[in-house]
Amino acid sequence: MLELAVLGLLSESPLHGYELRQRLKATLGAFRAFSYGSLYPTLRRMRASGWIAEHEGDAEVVAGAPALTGRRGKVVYELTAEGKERLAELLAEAGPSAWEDESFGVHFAFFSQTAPEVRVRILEGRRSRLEERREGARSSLKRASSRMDRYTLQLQEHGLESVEREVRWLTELIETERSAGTTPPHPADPQ
Amino acid sequence: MLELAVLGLLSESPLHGYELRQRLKATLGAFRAFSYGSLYPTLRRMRASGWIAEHEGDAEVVAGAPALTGRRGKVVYELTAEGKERLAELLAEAGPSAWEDESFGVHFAFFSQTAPEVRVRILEGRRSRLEERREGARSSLKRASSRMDRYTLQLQEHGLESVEREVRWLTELIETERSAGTTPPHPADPQ
DNA sequence: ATGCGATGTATCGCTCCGATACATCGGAGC
DNA sequence: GCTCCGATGTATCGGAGCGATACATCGCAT
Repeated sequence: MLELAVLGLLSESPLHGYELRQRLKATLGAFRAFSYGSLYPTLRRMRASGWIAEHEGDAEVVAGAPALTGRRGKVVYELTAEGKERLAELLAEAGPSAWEDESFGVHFAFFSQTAPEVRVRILEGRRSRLEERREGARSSLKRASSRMDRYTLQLQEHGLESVEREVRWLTELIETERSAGTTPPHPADPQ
Repeated sequence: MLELAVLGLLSESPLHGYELRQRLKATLGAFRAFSYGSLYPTLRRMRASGWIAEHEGDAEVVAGAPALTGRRGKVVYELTAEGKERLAELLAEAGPSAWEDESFGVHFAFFSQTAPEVRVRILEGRRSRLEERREGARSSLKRASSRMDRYTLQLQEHGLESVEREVRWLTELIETERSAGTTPPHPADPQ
């Protein structure tokens, strides 16, 4: 997952670790954080795989500053050609690995780089996944709500409403996606 | 986390692994799953710590069924005295470890076994946590929404609304909690 | 009888998190 | 000028939890 996120972000511009983390937080928001404890090892792994290259991006020593103090410069990462291929490959995936809880947000965040058919497939996959969960929650509530204590019940209901809300959201997105795909060569940017 | 969930469930009745997993799904619903890959190791660990004891619970031989075949019986776990103490200890915790994303649901699910003051502290802690996140999301939206593509924007907005929704939910719960407390000629305690 | 889905216990490799460590930089306040 | 502090910046370690997988039994439908 982190791999996709990193590839996606670096495809916009080269970044160093810290910036990457900031962008991750800003882009994925509430859905996923990704700590340095996974970021740095992932960058290392991706470098070893050849998806990214690092270059000493210290830059800005301005003029004469000798920098004799072995100050460590920022390590800036950028996509390699293989990395771009890898990104395309990951963005083309339209299976469960794209619509499960942990991964959906990341895939969605890079939808503008994703093929329209793939977008719809992922949105629909995500929706069915949530519909299953919704039905499970509903029948669980019907079956056992009398045996549940107040708090368990509250938790179940809140969870169910969250799922219902997300299903509605997805349905809207799918409709937008469909109508944008078929009708207009001229996107007057609805909404 | 799993440890608390297991202790909480076993405090209601002894269960074997498979049942435990079912109850976990039913109780925590959408919030948390917990796979066997963590359940069994956790049970082992808890057994080693002395919180739980396992007893050969083949049970259900109904009437005369001999069951001579060395069939492996279910392994039924039950709380020990130390386990009950441990549960009480965990339920009394009212710090960040109780209101972070991963843990809040589990703590909430066992609120009926939790002291009323602790319940309120946890709900409030959770709410401030989410309020921070909400402010972060809001300022991020204000600051950068023009630079975001359509999908990133959608994701941010959906995330923000989810957080706002959960804050409202928590506020209701806190109010209910306070008014149910019947003890409160003494609100005191700002923050 | 045969196979199939639910029940049941268990492990392995992996990703990711939280805590921690350490170093530099720019500015605020003394 | 000096010192502290929070933001920037890179990095590791231990542990929790997940998904896949394996294997065996049970009851039921075909």
